[in-house]
Amino acid sequence: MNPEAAHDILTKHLRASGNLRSTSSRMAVLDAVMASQGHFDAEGLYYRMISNGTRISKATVYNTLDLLQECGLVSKYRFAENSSRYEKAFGRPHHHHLVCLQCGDIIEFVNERLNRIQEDVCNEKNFVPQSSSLQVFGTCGKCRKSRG
Amino acid sequence: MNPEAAHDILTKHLRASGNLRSTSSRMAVLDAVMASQGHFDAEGLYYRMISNGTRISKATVYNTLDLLQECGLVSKYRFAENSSRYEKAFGRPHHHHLVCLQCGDIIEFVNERLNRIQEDVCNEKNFVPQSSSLQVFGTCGKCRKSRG
DNA sequence: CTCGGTGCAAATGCTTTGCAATGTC
DNA sequence: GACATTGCAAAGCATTTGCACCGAG
Repeated sequence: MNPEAAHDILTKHLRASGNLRSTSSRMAVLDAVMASQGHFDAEGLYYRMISNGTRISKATVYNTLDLLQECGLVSKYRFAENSSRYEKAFGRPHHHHLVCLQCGDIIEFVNERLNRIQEDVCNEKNFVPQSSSLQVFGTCGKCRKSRG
Repeated sequence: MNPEAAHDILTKHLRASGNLRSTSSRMAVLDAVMASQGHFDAEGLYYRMISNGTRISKATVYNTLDLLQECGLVSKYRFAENSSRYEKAFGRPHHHHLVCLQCGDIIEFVNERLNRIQEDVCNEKNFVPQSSSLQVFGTCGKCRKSRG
């Protein structure tokens, strides 16, 4: 997805949410997210922006990340740690995570059967899903090799 | 599971973890957990213990909950909120959660197919699982009725 | 010109820590 | 008696909030 398309999505979401304004700070956060690779946390994104010369505050970063989540431009996860982790989500397929407890590595996977089962369970329980997150905690192959 | 069996599991885990001691505080936390229903947080457990006349500190509650998780007597979750949530886990089948974003209700479900898929994915990725948690966020039937 | 947004620093809320007193082994 | 554990209060950390100035519409 190109930057302009993302800007468009955010702007539309802001307008749709009442009287929210399309500011340069918000667009700067969005651009930083688009330039990111893999998972990141709010603090990391903040420092990356600062060191690139962008003038921004943590409060605005947190606030904007929530807005981006609302309109589906980022996903927000809570793994084992205290801090929330984010990743860009420009229409990527719905995926889940294997989290290595030794090295902290996160392996993503997609599984259609899994998604279908989820739908079945929701139907059965009369539940309308909005988002979901499967996290499997354990040890990755690399760590098993290096530690026996 | 009766209280003594649980005490046994904890004591064995303490011994197995080095030089950890089987203290009355730790057993008191375990008893409070066993008397609990559904999900709870550390603070809630602490206040329940205090109001039952148990003399205990928050630090000990947090510390002991971690020990109980290590030996599988409780499960620890992180849903959308800031605080960790726990539930007793005395050999209950592995289950997952539908979390209602309106009323906060948590609906549990068990699905064997889902567990099998999880195993397949781990094999494929050369990953050894230790625990897992699937959370589906959305709206429950009750809330949909009451709000249209 | 009118609000909503921003930056800053202080506040919040969950969790952990440091330390002297206490309890286990 | 040695040393892990406890309670307490203070510290830590991620996140939120209050408020005066700033800027988008």
